[in-house]
Amino acid sequence: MNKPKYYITTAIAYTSRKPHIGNTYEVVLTDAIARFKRKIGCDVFFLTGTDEHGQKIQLSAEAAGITPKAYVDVVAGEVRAIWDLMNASYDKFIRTTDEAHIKVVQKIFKKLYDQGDIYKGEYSGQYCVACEAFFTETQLAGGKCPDCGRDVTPTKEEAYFFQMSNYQDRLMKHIEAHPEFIRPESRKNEMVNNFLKPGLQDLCVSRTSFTWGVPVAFDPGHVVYVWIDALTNYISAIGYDPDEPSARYKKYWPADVHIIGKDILRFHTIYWPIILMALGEPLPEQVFGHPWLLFGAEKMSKSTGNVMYADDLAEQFGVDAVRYYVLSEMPFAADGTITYQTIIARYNSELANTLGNLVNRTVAMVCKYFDGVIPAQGELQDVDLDLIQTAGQTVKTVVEKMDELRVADALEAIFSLARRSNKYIDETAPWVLAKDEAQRGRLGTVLYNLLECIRIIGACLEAFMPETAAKIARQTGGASTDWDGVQRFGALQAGTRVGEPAPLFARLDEEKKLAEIAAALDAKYGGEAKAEKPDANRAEQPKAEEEQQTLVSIDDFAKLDLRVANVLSAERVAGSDKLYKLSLRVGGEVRQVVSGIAKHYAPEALVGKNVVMIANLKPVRLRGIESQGMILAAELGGSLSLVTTDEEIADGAKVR
RNA sequence: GGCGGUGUAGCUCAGUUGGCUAGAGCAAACGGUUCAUACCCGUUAGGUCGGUGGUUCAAGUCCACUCGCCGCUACCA
Repeated sequence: MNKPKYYITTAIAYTSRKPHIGNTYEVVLTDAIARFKRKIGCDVFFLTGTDEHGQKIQLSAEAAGITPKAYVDVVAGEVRAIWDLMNASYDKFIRTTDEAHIKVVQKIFKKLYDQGDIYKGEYSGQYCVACEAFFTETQLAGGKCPDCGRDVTPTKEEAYFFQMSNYQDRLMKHIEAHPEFIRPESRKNEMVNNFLKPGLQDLCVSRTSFTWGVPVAFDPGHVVYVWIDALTNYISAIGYDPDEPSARYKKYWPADVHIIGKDILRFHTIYWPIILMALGEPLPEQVFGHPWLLFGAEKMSKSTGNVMYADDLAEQFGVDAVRYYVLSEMPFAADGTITYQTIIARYNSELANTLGNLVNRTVAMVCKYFDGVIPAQGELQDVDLDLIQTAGQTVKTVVEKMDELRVADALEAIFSLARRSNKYIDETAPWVLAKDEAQRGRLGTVLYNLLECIRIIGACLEAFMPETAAKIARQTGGASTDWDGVQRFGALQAGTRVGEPAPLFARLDEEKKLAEIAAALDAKYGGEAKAEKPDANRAEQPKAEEEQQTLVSIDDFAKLDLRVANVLSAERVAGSDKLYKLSLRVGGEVRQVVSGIAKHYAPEALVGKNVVMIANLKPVRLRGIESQGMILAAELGGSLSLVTTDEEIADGAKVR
């Protein structure tokens, strides 16, 4: 009666565009865990939803000529439709535009401000609109946003800050005392070494540069920035309130696990716990940063045109096959890959051959030899006991693996039992037994054991492939799949009838299927989505592709203004062991360039040298000193040599 | 540059606190079988366990150095 509670969440999906299969993976993964925990008797609450505020959305909406709310309504609808299509069994779908959520965010913000964790200050830096992030000069990549490569604009605004450093020591102690808090382990190290040890910066938690967000209640010009808005969904969704938290909140919080992408681990393992500490609430038991699903060798991204969508895949392969693929393909800590070819290969060998055929041949034999009536189990032989023991062990392994969130390993254990069962058929050769009336009892025992294995496989599979599990249950005669019965070999009732045998997964012809997919995608997306078509060359000849990508036209090269420059002076930059501040004469002009060659050249060796510089590189500040270009040097294995001119030539000369 | 991870059969990966002839799945070859979705079962991998040098009776498994990838981060032009 007293079920242990289990609260599990996904990250909320950002509603700037329809989620691709990589985003969808997270929901499927979380769903599998949630379903499994329910199956074994936990009182599960599974939360997912959408993150709907921010400047990017505001701009997208403006571009589309609609209000931000209208915009996010559409995308949130798409998100939810895909989650539903994939059979995500969430208990609640929260949207950060929900009234209740907004109220809680405002209350939290006020509370943190009143108690002094948040103070008002000023933020200045280079701002990237697309990424909604500020960068320091030194973080920029070639003067552009280091994340997306777009232009940034210098921006200064009044803002509220959260004093993170106040909680740093407490968080550090918590992480040390709870080794399971951050998973996988290597991620924990990254967080501790890169952020906690060096010391936390105060976090900017409001914006004035856009309006699409939760207004700060006591300072309406400000909008609550993503951290406090989005992260608090985990508690607002279940009824947190600083004054009077709901019964549901008291029951479920703290979360047992937050399932998130590895890219947002920092927010969930540093900022979020600190926010909770400031609120005086307990921290989540665990944060799991799952790896990414890559398209071939590449990160999936709309801009590179290699996106796959869950609905398109489901249309081609069926929902369960897609669920199976992403769940089984993702190792615990390393990125997984997806291509049409690999899906087809796994589909055929595992779903159609190993699993589907096992069910089909077994049920067919029961029909053929026993008129569809499940025979009774008789005396057991060694082969039987070995099989039964494997089945029992499989169930235990699945539970253990799921406890560790090793979903792919759990699935592998189940399929391993399916393979063992196929082997059992070979060992017992029912078609031989069937020819001998004296062996009828033995034949019945063999088929009974097989049906039991299939029942157990089906029940274990329920969390991963719910539709397939239901089909298996139907074909094995609607046998109960409750967890008690799963743990007991022999729970199946003899004398009842099996269902009609029907293949669970039809085998696919790779060539034909690829052509079908290409046609379907072409019909749906037309010419604009050429790159989304399955392309064997793409996955199998990455080299050729790389070479193509690195080829530039003469026009690209012409964009660079390369000049001969003469070094007038070189001095070390204070506080840096590798930077020089150089003065260069370029024609009639003197340029200041900061260059990281101090370990390779003495200052006096540089003066008077001709070097080659990029004269039209966007200036940046390095170590607080403006650098108006860069000089070229060849580098290999730690040694470095400046590019210079073969014969004397006046500085300012163009290099091409 | 710092920190962390990783490098094992053609491919994807397992390999506990060091100890049998280093394993699994897929692919391939050969053989068997026919209940079944041309499916299933068996046999077959002469793998320098990235490299070098150590510790040890014994090392993918520990230590040092080294090379290649990947991640996070930075004073990387």
